Amino acid sequence: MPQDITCLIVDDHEVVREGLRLSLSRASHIRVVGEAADGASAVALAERRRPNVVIMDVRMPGMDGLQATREITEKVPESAVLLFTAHNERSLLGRGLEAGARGYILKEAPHQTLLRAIEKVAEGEGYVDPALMPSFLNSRDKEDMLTAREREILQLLADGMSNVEVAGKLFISQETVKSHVRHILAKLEADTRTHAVAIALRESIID
Amino acid sequence: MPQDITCLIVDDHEVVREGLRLSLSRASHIRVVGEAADGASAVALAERRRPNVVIMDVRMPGMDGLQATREITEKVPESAVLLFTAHNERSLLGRGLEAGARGYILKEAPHQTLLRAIEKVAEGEGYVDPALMPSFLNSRDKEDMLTAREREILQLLADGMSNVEVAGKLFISQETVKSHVRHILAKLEADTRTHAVAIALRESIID
DNA sequence: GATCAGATCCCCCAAAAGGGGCAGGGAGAA
DNA sequence: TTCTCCCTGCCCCTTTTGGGGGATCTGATC
Repeated sequence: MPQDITCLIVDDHEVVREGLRLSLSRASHIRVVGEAADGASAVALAERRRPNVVIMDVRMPGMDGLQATREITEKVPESAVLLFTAHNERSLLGRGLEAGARGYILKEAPHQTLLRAIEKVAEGEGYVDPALMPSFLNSRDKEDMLTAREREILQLLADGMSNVEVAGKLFISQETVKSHVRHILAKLEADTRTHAVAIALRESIID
Repeated sequence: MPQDITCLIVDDHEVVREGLRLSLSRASHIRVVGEAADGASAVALAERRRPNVVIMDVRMPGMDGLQATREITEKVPESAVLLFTAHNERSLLGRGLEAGARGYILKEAPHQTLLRAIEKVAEGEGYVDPALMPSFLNSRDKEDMLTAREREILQLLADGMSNVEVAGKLFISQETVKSHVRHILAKLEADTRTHAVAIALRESIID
């Protein structure tokens, strides 16, 4: 190994940043070069420090981890983003990889696993937590089958809108909305729109 | 201070436990006497070690933090439970205190605040994160207005059941279900059952 | 240029949901 | 006891939803 792997830590929870710093301090070839508590400062810091790896929480107030990932992979292509998230958000994996993340690891992972993931993505390889593999295709089946328009409509349903209201908001006909809703129900294997919204919220397809 | 405050750490995320351990190691009068990654082992450990304070995450696989809190306050009354959770779960505050927790602090709190909270609850006082105070009455208004029966029905709606299905499941008439649903909508200020379920999921009234 | 997916719109129809009012019975509090 | 809250049930009615069949148009992909 010619030189240290430089890391940027991004998480809105103080305690998680502390835990990461401690875990990483045990690995002599990894150096933490910065910390951020939200997406916007993460992007700014990444541009200045240009770390090898950005360890990024997905859920954050303000700019979320996915948007920050998009901006970092665009502005600082040499930085590899490793998404670091809780296990109930596994369906974010698909969108995370689309956003340009090179790895995805769960917060419950032991720290040896975390170190291996950091090394992998620093070397330019991908890393996905093995625990996610079984549910991967499952939730991808669910989420990716939804088109952008369908997700948009599902989001409005979650705000309590009727088909007519959605139609008004999106400047389309009520019949079109019904069409979309029917497709959403079929794809999510939901019985009713209420069920579909519950599934989507639980899988973090919408929020 | 006559002697150290003994602490038990309960969180399913390795990295959070590490961060807590690090934070607490900086305070000379606090000693960590155990760690658990789920509710069941937390209860078992609390019974054996009888710590002054149990720092407890709310969301955990298996037995959750609220149930673990109930069991610990019953079996080990000398241990004070300090709930330690992420900010999107603030509506759990009400149920947490009902479960017997003596304190509630957010994961994003700086560690000085955490230390103060630990000292407070160890002395037998209560502690609630100041950041929660504004939204406290708000979300309690929402959640507590729902009766147990209404929450039960709301939960079934989230699983996609129709009024008829709910009626069958609960051995009551469909008209009764409609009555309950009407009350739920009014109390949550929701336009549709879908909206109500979305609100309830976001506020962790159901899951 | 043919094919395909996505978005848009239309028809029909049965079922479900929502809104209103009303009322008895039981449990617990004032 | 009286009073109130909750659960239960029923009536009326309108609106919404869900399921089925279509159709056209666009843009991308091959």
